[in-house]
Amino acid sequence: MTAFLSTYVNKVDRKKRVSVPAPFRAALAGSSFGGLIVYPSLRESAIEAFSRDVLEQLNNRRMSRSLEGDDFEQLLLGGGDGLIDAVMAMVHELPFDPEGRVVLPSALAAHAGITDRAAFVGRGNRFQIWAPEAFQAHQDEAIDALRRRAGNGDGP
Amino acid sequence: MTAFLSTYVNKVDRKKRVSVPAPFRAALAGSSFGGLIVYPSLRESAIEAFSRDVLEQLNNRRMSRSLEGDDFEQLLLGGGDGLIDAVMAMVHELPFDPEGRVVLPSALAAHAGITDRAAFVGRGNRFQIWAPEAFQAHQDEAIDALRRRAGNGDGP
DNA sequence: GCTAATCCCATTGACCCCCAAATATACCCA
DNA sequence: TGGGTATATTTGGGGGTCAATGGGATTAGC
Repeated sequence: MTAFLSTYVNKVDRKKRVSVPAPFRAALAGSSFGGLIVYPSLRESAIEAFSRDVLEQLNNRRMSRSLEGDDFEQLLLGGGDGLIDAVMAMVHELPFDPEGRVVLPSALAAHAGITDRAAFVGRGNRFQIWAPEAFQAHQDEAIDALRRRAGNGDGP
Repeated sequence: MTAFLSTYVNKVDRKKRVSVPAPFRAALAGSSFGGLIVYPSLRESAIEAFSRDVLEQLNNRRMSRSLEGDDFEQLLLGGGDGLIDAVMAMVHELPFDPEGRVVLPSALAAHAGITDRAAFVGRGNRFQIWAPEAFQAHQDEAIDALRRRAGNGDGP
């Protein structure tokens, strides 16, 4: 199911609030929690975002993976999945205010270089939040790479 | 259900008191006991924490395991699960004060290297308490490992 | 009677809600 | 097709509420 499409740029006010684009909110509406789950991208200057349901699936994956082992042993001794533990520690839950805005934690805003405007970038089953200029540069470069890879034809 | 998310850093006052983050308190609220169960992590310089209910489950599980294994002797003679026995012996019950704070036993604080600030680290089912600097180092290393593991795929 | 733990209260600051204006989008009718 | 209106979305700000913190008072334990 392709939920998050296209790119929207919204303003960040002096309280660090920013409106989540209405189409994205609609896509999140089915989720149990009225808000987003976010964490800093590990390889880009951006914030990764998805629904609470996806996080639950991640947690379930850990559970099922430890089936043959022992849930409690893992609970007590640790030594579980490094990825999942690391993600749980660095995610933030951003609830919507009545107007459909979220507050960007300053550490995440800094990571993405976001100050007064934020670009919401659809990635299908998830989306990202960028500083508009950084995203523009990243996108230009990505398109260039695609063109080169496509050879000398005139691109997709 | 994924209850413990994100990382919060709170101050430890001169009476060794520290506020448990409100979202974590909310997650513990259903429990029969108004407080936490903690014990020193066996593999890290951190304190492991979870609700009283989880402890009950541990006990029940140990019980049922002994019974179904026909090892009634084990239950009675105590030759059973070394891990659970060990944990039962070293856990502490930390009750909340009216403001939602707990007092860190000095042995545990020492184990984790906690002095004036404590990082509460969500791990999904449970959480940990670290010295902020130690956690930062640990998390950085974990993220590095993830980046290497991800290699050059285009994951998050 | 002294020490230590727990409770009670006050202060600070962050967060969240409500209201209101401005802007953009969709709709309708001539 | 065009103008104009109605609706939804985005944006701004004030104020109340709750969480975190610090200090003093009271109780329990030794």
